[in-house]
Amino acid sequence: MSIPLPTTLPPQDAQTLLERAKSLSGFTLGELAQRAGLTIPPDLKREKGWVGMLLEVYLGASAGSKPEQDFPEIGVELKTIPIDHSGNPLETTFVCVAPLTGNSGVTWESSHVRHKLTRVLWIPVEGERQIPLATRRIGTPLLWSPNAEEDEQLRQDWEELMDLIVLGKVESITARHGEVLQLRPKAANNKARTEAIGEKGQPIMTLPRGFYLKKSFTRQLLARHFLL
DNA sequence: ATATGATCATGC
DNA sequence: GCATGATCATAT
Repeated sequence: MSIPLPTTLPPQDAQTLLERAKSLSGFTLGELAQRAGLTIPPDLKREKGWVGMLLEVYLGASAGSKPEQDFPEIGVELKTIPIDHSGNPLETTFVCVAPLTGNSGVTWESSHVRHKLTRVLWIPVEGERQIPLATRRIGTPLLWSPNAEEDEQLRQDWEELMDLIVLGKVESITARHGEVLQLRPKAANNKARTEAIGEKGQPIMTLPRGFYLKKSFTRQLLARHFLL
């Protein structure tokens, strides 16, 4: 099997995208980087998004940072997920930045979290730090949509977290809130600030936060696909 | 400052 | 050991 070529155009449909992703499984990050003419960093300490960017190049994701899905034409979001030798996720999964103001009228149905997670192409990649970046292998991709139970779990956590945000309690939220979805910092450093609602309803400046999927949730959705 | 892509690394 | 809070690069 030869190393696939990077794609320029976005796929016409989700199945084509999935097939394209399947053709990458088994190859190493070093092989793909070389074929794409990209230099491979020594590790991910500085370029944390490098793996994700590499796969975007191969799958023809709409380059440039847009506010919505990676493949808006076909309604698919791309997520690489680092896994250990047993296939278990090594990290939580960032979903999107949490809106801390202007939330009147926003519901779960119309939320960015739900929209981003409507359909996700998960691409597992070996992520153990003992494995040199260049020799880490791409795994079997999975095209996933939340089932009724998963949607309900996500909705409950999202509503709990958004209630706290709207009620001016964002600074009392920790990563321990939520069963499957959590709120954590998403910033350059802890000095970064964005507007939010304070305890008494007044505007405050606080650390930007993002929604993340907990490992237990992604572990189960991978299992639901790979061992049933 | 906000958005994209996430992983790092210290405290417990 | 591992989750929480902190952090890194880049583009606009």
